Amino acid sequence: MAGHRCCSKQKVKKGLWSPEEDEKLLKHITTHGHGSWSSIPKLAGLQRCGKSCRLRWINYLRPDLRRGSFTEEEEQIIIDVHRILGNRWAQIAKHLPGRTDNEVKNFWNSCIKKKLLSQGLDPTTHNLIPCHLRAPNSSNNNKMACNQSNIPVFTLNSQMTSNVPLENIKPPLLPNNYHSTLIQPIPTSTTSDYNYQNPINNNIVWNNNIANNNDCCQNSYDPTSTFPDVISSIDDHRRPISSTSGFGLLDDNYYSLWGTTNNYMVVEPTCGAKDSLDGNQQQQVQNGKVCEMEIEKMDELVMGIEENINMDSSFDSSSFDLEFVESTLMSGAICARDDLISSMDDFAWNF
DNA sequence: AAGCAAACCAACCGCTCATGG
DNA sequence: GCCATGAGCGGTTGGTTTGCT
Repeated sequence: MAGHRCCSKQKVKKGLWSPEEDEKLLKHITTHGHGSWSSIPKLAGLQRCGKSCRLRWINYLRPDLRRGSFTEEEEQIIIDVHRILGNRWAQIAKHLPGRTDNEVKNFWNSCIKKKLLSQGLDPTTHNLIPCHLRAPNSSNNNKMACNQSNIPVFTLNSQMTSNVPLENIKPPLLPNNYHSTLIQPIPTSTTSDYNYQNPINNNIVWNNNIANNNDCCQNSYDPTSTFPDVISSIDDHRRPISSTSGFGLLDDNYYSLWGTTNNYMVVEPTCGAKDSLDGNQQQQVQNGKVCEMEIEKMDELVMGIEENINMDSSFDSSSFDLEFVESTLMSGAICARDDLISSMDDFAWNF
């Protein structure tokens, strides 16, 4: 490379910035604003490329930058937003005031990525990694993780693990087209037989084998439909939750199960399931009502899911580690407190 | 203390997109 | 419509720091 267009005519310095250079740039921008970046080096008396000046300002000199290591809260936000937006670091960084895209990216690559991998989660899809594809030294040997390969899962984020007033819990933030990932094709005999659409990067949208052989899947796929606003209107029907950790799974009837560790769990049909509901149930969905089920039925449901997702024969149901699933494995849908979610309200709609 | 590898992070590179002539 | 330019973004590189043997 001969250099950037903006600085190809002049000799530019590369590498780390000296304190003197920082001072010059800071002083110039503070006084005059940055204006045209390409003219900055000359005006500020720097032997740097305009692009380099811009980067230095954005990533280091900006006065509103937040210093120090990422908090757990920030980490969770990154994970949650990344699940929806993918590697859109700039978009993700917008939800973390004072953090730069570069910083978020570095943090992701050096820390979060490894953490997810160690939990048996694919950092790209946030789905559980099939056993046979995992690194042999993976620290996670949880059987649930091994056997639920590629099942999209939901989680309540870390803020939910503390006692949060129910009224402050917001529904998962799902973009209009996000339902496509909620349409979980029924796994067939081999893992490779099912795929689903990632609405963000438009990777594999459909698995023909499943689409051709499963009317339910086929019928449930409606790109024009929107995710039913069910969760946001269940307050009247959900008991207060003293311990708000929870989990969700998609079974093959496209039900999203929202569980709590208290006395109740919520079962809500996703859009894909609507067609299979009877009139009364559809009306309930339409009205934003949900079914409440006693927690005793959770085992039955979980076992049903196990069967439906063709669990490995070695799976021992007694080893279903709900606590582990709740606290560690689930990634995905986002719930958050009002005071933490404000800046995220629109993130899912902006891609 | 020395050597090495891993982790971290600032900066660079190349690309896309928007804008204006 | 075409081209030049600038801004912004994501991927990658390479220097520095840290931890381990």
